[in-house]
Amino acid sequence: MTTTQERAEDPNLPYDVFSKACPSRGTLEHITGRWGALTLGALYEGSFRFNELRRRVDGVSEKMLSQTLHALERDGLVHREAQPTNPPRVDYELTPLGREVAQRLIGLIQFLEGRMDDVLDARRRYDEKRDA
Amino acid sequence: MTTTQERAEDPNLPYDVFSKACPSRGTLEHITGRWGALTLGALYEGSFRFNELRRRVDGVSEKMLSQTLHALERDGLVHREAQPTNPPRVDYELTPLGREVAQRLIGLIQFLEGRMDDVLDARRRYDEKRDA
DNA sequence: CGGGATCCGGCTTGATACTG
DNA sequence: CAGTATCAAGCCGGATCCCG
Repeated sequence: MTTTQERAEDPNLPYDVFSKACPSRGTLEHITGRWGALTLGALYEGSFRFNELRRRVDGVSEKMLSQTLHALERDGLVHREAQPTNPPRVDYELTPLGREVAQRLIGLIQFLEGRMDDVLDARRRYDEKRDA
Repeated sequence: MTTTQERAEDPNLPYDVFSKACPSRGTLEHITGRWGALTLGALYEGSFRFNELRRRVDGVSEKMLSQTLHALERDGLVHREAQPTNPPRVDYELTPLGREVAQRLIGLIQFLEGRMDDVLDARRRYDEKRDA
C-alpha cells in the first residue's frame, strides 16, 4: 500500500484512497457522503431542477443539497444548466463520468436494499447477544 | 418512488434508501461513511487485527475505527473473532455478505482512482471559471 | 424559483488518558 | 494489544432572511 509519505514524495504514484494525503479520498467522500450518494442516485434517473431534487432526496436541506451539488459539479460529476430567465430555471444532470459513478452506486444501493432483511436479522441477533 | 409516509403505513413495501424512514439508509451510511468504505475496502484483502487495520486505514482514530467496526459487525458485514488470551488478540474479517458489499465498493474505488486525473482537471476548470 | 449569507445548537470527531 | 472514557473543538445541519 502507498503510504502518506510515499505519496507526498512521488506524485507519479497511482492514486490510493487509503492514503490520507491522496486527493481521491476527498472525492470518494463527496460521492459516498451522506447526501452525495443519494443525489447521484436520484440524478441517475434524469435531469432535475433544484426543488425537484430536494423532494426526491427525502430529508435533505436546501443548504446541504446546494453544497452537495457544488462539490459534485466541481469534481466533474454533475452538470449545472442555468437559464437566465425570470423566474430562473436551473437543471442538474449527470456528466458521462457522473453516470458511471452513479451506476456503480445504484448497483450497491440495490444490492443493499435486496439484502436488508439479512441486515435486520443480523442486528437483532447482535442486540440480543448484547443484552444477555 | 416510495415516500416516507407510504413506508410508514405499509411495512411490506420494498426497502427504499431515498426514503428518510427506511432502515436501508442507515446501513448505506455505515457502508459509505467516511471510515466505513475504507474499512470494508481494507478488510477485503484479508483478516486483520485492530491495530493492523488502523495502520491500513490511514488517518482513522482508535475511537472511530472501533465505532465503525461495531456498526459493521451489527449490520452483519464484519465478523469479530476474539481470543481470550493475554495479551488479547482480536481478528476482524468480512462475512460473506460483507464481501459482496466490499467488492462493489472496491469496484467504485478503483474506478474513481483510475479517473482522478479527469476529476482534478474538472476541478481546475471549475476554479478558474469561478476566479474569473 | 434558485439559491447565498448568517446565526446557532448539537452531534460527530479527534486527542488524550486510562484499563484489562 | 484492544479497546473505553472523557473532554474540547468544530463541522453539520436547520432556520431565517435576503436577493436576482
